[in-house]
Amino acid sequence: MLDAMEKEGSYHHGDLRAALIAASLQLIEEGGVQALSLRKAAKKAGVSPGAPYHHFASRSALLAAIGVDGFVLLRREMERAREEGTTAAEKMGCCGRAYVRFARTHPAYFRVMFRPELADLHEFPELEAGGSSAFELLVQTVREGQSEGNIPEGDSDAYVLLAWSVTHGLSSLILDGPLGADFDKLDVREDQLADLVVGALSKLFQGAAEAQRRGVQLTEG
Amino acid sequence: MLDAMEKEGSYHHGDLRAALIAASLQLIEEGGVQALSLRKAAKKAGVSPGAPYHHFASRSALLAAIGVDGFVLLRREMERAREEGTTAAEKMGCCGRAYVRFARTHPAYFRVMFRPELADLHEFPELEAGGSSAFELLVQTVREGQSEGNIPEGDSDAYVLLAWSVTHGLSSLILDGPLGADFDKLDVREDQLADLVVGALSKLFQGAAEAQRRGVQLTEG
DNA sequence: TGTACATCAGTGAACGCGCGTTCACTGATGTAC
DNA sequence: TGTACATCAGTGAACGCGCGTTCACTGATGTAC
Repeated sequence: MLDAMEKEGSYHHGDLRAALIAASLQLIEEGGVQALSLRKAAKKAGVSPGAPYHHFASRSALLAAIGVDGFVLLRREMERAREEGTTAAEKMGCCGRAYVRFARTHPAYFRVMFRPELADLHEFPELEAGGSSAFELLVQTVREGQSEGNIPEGDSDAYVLLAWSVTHGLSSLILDGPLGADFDKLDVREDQLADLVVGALSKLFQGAAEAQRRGVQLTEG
Repeated sequence: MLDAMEKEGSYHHGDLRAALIAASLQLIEEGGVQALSLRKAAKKAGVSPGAPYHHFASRSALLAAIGVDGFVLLRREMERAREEGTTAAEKMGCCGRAYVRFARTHPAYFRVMFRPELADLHEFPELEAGGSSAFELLVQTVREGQSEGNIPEGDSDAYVLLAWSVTHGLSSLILDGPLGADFDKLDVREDQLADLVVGALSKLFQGAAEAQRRGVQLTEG
């Protein structure tokens, strides 16, 4: 993308698509999702207002593309983080930590990914596929853990949902929670916070297993 | 508010403030936060575009008011739910269930409450206070549990953050997660899902306590 | 290697629209005497 | 109880703005021969 940027002065941009996405992310980071407009992104990329339409059919299409990129990136970072764990339970912890880190490092991606009103999932199936793909990585890891024996038997979807909930909730509260100032105090200890979550996760699985033994079940059959 | 609505035909509205908030919530439920405009809300309340300015200084002020109302409502519902538990640990579970129920029942409130870019917290301190108030209810409950002995000793803020994370995360994923269709399958079992979370909470606290014993700590001192 | 031509990726002016907000106004309401 | 007046809460026209999107155009690039 740097190459593209260096081609300044030439009539053709080089990689306008990527430049538009980069500009959009920057705009979102500066002023929230509402601050993104095609015109501003075009201007930031040094291009006329009509140019983006050669790469994106509409504003929604641009946002959908950003969401897709985000899910790909998130999944890649979780995959990388997972390598650092040996047991599946540890791998889940690593994924959780990577997830929180992703949210902190890429707040613009994160926000677009979880604002479904920005791009209709039915209109952009790749977006839905991206989200499912991240989900599937976790499901797979939990199943591994169950066959290894270090994650209790039971509805693996439910475990994943719980693990995802706690990491997603923490990420969301840090980014968009109403405790702005209070969270700033915690920022210094972000890693500790993640460790705490990780430490809680294994017990959480046990708790879920017990609840399921008591008869709680999520899905039919 | 019904009284106010019935006063149709009269020059004065009766309770335009409340009517504008109700109209706004409806607009948000129908088309997301971005679908809310002062003009549309005014029209829906049957009033001219300038009228809202006798009740709200700006669009942001309207959104801030909605956020404040939402936090008051949430706190009230958690307080009510808490009565149903006997031990503090149970009360935490009840709060969690009430939280998820709130998100499902009042998605518009919920979204406004957690989109801080809509209204600057520094500009509207009541909004920040509302969020802190909900947080404080949980802190208080956890402390009760610690002196009762049914929640482990340790950093109570950390426990609250974990509990809040898991319930907030679940709520957010249900409302705005990328698994639209997949979650619809779970909807039928919403209460079960909440039970699962509740069942997991105490284990989650234990996990956190263990992590803290191993030296993980969130805040100084 | 040079030329003709199709295709690609830009330009920039223009469109209509809905928005937040302002303002001079007016009808309705409440209060003092 | 009646009247004068201040205040409140509406009206509706108007403002300027930034937006998404379209379109006829043109310069740059790639390809066939």
